[in-house]
Amino acid sequence: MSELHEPVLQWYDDHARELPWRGAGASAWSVMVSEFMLQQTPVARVLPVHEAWLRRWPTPADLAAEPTGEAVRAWGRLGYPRRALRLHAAATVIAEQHGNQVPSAYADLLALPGVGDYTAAAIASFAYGRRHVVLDTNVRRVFARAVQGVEFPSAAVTRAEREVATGLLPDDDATAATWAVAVMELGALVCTASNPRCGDCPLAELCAWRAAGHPAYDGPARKVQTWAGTDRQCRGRLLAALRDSDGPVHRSTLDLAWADETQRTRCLASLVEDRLVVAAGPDAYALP
DNA sequence: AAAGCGTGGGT
DNA sequence: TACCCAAGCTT
Repeated sequence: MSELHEPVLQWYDDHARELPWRGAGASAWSVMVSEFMLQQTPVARVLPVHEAWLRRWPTPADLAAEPTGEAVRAWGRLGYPRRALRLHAAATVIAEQHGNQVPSAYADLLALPGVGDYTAAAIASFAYGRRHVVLDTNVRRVFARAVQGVEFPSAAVTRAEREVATGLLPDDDATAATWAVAVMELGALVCTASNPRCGDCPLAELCAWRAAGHPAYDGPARKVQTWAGTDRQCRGRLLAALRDSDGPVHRSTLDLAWADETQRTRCLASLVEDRLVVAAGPDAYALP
């Protein structure tokens, strides 16, 4: 046992949020849906959509039985709507190849559309209590500070970083699974990217970054996504117009959603290419 | 391996 | 007001 374990586990016991995808009553499917939705989207915005999703589609097969466009529509404004298609595709694989049960093995999870290293480890750990290194942005930041003594982790996961996380993983499955969610929660609530609440941190006395006097980040500039005028914004506008309509949308309506014709045409084509939109006649488009 | 992919709340 | 940034994945 590392000396970091007890303070973090105790803190989690006292401060963990009650979330619908946590706890004994949550199905593995509920956990999986939450993990897809939480990929780059904050908890507060996921909560209502997750609830509606689980009520409408209680199992993977229920979702798989519907057109992909229904998933895109129900995804609402969570952002990155390709995740809705991937969740639908993953549900289809689970329904057809896994007996409608979310797999528990990391390798089976990793093979699903939209599931990468983090999500596979998270589902195996949170839904099934398996022992896995769960490395998300929160965990990486906590370890960067507490262990490595720097404010932020590197852009990409390093070998050393993974070794630190592996070395800190408790030996038994149940404790490892609690540890994983506890470190994540600590990063989400206390060891935040900006304005960390070190006064409330159970690791304050053990934190290398704090011991070093909170040195400022001196690595390469972290990339900031531009937004205004990008294809992402244009695609978002076009897809919103389709979501907001019950049926096919005429080209003239999409023209109103984005003024620049060249960009609008390019983005519409890319949405079709991505299978987020389908042509519905010569001058109309719809959700698939 | 770096860029592309949405959205909205917080500061 | 402009950033910053949030449980990543894919190509």
